[in-house]
Amino acid sequence: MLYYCEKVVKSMRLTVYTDYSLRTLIYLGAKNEDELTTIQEISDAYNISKNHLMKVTHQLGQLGYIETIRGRGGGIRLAKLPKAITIGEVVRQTEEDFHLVECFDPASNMCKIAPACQLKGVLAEALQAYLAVLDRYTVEDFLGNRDLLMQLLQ
Amino acid sequence: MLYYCEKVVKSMRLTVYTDYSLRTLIYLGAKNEDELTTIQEISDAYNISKNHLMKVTHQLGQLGYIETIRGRGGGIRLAKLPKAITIGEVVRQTEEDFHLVECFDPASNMCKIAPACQLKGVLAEALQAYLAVLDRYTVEDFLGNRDLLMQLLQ
DNA sequence: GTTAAAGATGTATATTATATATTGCTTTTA
DNA sequence: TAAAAGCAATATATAATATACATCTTTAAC
Repeated sequence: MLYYCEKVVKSMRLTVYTDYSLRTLIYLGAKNEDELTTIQEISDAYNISKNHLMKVTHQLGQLGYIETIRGRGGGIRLAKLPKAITIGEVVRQTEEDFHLVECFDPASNMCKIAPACQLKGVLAEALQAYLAVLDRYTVEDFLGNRDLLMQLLQ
Repeated sequence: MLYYCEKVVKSMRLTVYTDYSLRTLIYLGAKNEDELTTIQEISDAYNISKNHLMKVTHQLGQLGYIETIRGRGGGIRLAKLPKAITIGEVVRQTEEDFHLVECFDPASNMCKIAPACQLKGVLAEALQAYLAVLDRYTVEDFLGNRDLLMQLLQ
């Protein structure tokens, strides 16, 4: 592990935002179809911030992954079958800005060798390989041990 | 692009630290073998912080990629042939903590479903695919247009 | 042997990104 | 009409990252 200024450098991470998005989809996938779940219930189950989760579910709704029903007795549920929700697609949409290094964004690039540098292309190729793996899985693939999942979430 | 609290979420990025490490290796690779280069020269060429670059070169020295010669008339140069320096290896060493999500680190994991969740394995698989691509390239692969590179760095 | 150039090292600060909290909405149904 | 639920914007806190600063040590030229 690289220690830098006595602090640990952590990189290539997904945001907690994406993490929560995936967790929410798994939670809803483990529930019976059509059954409504409140944001409160999910935040209690995972013991995470309800306010933050609210932003996450709102976006999942906008993206069409879940259906959100407002008002008393409302809640959320999957808007698609678990097998129709690809992990790669979710990750691409919840964190779309994959600017691995400075030169990925022409607007902010300051690196002089950018016109001649082939590093960008190689990193882009690596990123595609990463996402290609995630494209091979759907939410359904994570529901194999559904009973254990629900038990852990009590 | 996901706007979150009116700020852009940027993820999966390499640190500037790794970026500078790769740029330094490319710079040194483009130079004639044995020729010494000062940190000042590289920081001038790329127009980046000399102090930061100093930490970068120090670590590259520790890892055996470059030779650092202190004192007047000193400088740095590659300690290996460009074709012997694999990009994947450099990236792994300059940012070793690939904790893509919380549960990658058992010490800090708080997610209840971790024992049953298969997401971790899938993300790890995707990360391997990413690094595997970088393992296919060496510094030499980036020196094809060496003349243009050196010209851009004037 | 002194001086200047060069890297080494530790610490402090600034900046940015990210996560969470707060507040006050709107919608809906009991 | 009140309470439950999601919506939305903003503010704050935390953490990670980048950079700056200060003081070393090493080495070669003079």
